[in-house]
Amino acid sequence: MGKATIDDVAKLAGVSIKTVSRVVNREPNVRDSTRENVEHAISELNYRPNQSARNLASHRSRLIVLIYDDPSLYEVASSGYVTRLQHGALRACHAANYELLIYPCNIRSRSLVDELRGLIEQIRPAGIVLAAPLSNMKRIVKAIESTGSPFVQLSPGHEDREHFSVATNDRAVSAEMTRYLASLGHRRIAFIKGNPRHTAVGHRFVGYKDGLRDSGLEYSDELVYAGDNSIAAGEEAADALLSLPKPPTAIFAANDDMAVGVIRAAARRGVEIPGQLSVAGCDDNSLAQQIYPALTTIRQPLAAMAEAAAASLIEDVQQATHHSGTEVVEASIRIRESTGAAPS
Amino acid sequence: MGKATIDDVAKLAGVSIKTVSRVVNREPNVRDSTRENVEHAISELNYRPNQSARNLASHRSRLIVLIYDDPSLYEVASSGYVTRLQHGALRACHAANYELLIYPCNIRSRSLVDELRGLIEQIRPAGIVLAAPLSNMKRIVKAIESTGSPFVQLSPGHEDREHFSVATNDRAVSAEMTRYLASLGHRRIAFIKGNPRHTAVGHRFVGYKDGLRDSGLEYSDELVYAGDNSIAAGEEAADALLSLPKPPTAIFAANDDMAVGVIRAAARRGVEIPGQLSVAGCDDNSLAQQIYPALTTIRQPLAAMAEAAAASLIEDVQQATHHSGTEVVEASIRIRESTGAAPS
DNA sequence: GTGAAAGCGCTAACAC
DNA sequence: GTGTTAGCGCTTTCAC
Repeated sequence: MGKATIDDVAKLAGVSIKTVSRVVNREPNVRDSTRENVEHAISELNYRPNQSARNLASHRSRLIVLIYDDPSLYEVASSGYVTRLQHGALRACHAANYELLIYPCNIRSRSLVDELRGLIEQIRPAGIVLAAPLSNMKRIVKAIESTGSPFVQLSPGHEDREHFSVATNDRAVSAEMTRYLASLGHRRIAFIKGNPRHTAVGHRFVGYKDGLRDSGLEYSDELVYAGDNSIAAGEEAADALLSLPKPPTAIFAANDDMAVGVIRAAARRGVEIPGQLSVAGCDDNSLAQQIYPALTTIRQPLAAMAEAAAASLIEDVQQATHHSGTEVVEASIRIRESTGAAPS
Repeated sequence: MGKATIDDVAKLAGVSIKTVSRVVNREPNVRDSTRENVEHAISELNYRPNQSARNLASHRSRLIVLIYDDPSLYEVASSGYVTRLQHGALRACHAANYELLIYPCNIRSRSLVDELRGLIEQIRPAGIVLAAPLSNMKRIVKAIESTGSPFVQLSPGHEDREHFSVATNDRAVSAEMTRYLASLGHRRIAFIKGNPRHTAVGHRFVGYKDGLRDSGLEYSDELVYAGDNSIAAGEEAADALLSLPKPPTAIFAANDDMAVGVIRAAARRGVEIPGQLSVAGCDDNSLAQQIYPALTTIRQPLAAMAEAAAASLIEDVQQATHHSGTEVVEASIRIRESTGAAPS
């Protein structure tokens, strides 16, 4: 029926409602026999605590809100970014019997701050997971902070000792990718930079330079092209780079969409991949695996990051603790078909 | 501060809390001057009604739950199906100041029925949107029905006069696609059937036959291949069909992933698209637009369907009405690069 | 049109 | 260990 209340359970078990509450919330100070008694009554009546009543009485809900910039406002197709965030957050939520509310929003909306504040004040979530690039917008972070709701910033792209954030080792793994390309014999490795709004993406460029240095290769501005993270930008960059007097033999793009653009441009020009050109991306989005040739890329641990974020939030609520600083979830390289030995 | 309560507003406006409640809930029987008065106090105090309190008192929440089979359990990459459902549902929710809770689940889980019942009884959502293929699983529908929460079935694949569902005109539009291929001069049009679990997908096969008939073409079992909706299945089917003594000049797949498989197999065999072979899909998923050549396909109005579903649910709550029967949202054909005139 | 009172089903604070 | 008593901030019912 789902209509049984805590009173019904208390009556059936012959205890007070407070004891039932203790059992339901796994609080200590209940004799084992009493606990069993109550648990029996609960399953007998098929009792489910009413979340609204709990929320009202405890001043918080069992809801985690995942806030992210709505990609469908820019992208024709889904890149899987959001899905993976959701998946990770859901894993943490369901493990703790919490639920996930999603809130895609328009980063460019003037009223976004008020909108988010309104949302949070009405819902009073147990915690908020704020995905990049929202997580590095000061006014957004400030607004959320002002509500008093616990929150985590995902890949904020900068150190923030005051708050809690979950990030990945972008720079280190980009260096690793660069070294991997160098180890294949490539000596002219180009880089396509991404949209500067995603601060974290900036680390990749730094990592690229680290990797060159580590491999004893010289950095050259000529081999760096700035894109805006789109497939079209990748095509444009590839056209420019491949038209160079001494074109690169490998192109490392700061995200997968641009790498896909490179592959497209190469196909159009009849440049063989990986025979004549190696291509590497970053993100491991859905396209990376589906395109031909499959893209060598850096696997962003998005799900793991979102899971860590949500889990920390829930832990803080339950243990009355407070996470702070930055938790790093490590990314890894996925070597697929788009990279190979440099042409001799 | 978000700490203002209805009492504070009432005090400031010099009215009773009931009047404030009336204004907030847009109930009638409030004098205009009083209403303005209250509204002023509300914005003065930046008052936001506490959802938990509302839910508790009114026995329902402002939450819509979107329940779907979790594709990440099968797919490596996201197809965009889920994103589009979410997008549509969110549009309806936010328009009415409702929020969306997502609940991907495992269709094969033995305990799914209990899991869903538990979820619903705890959350007491205003309504539930049940996506295919869950929407055509009797035990799931029965379980949800038993909770008493209003729900909508998305593309249940069968008539159900008793409940409310939102569907698309799969059969008619598949016939249209077939006629379109015939109009390009194709006379041997193959069809790749999909996974029978998605009942709605079965309609596409019927539509294909309709289309053949409409175009004066003869149906042949030889030109029909059964797949399981995966890219690999499409490749397999294409290999079989293109090895026929008299191969088809057009292949219509019951979903995009299989159509993509066909394109891949064709590329491998050096068969030109659309020069030597036309390929059409169904769904318009993200791959369809990104693959080269871009796929001619049927655009499933997933977002519009989910939006219609959520909007109806909310309308029912607010107007105390009850939708039933089937609402049809029309699909349409997207002609892109993968189809062209039949080879002469 | 407006208001007073009585809960909704829980948790929190404290008493026992 | 366990129970009692107050609320949490709203909506509902019904009186005026």
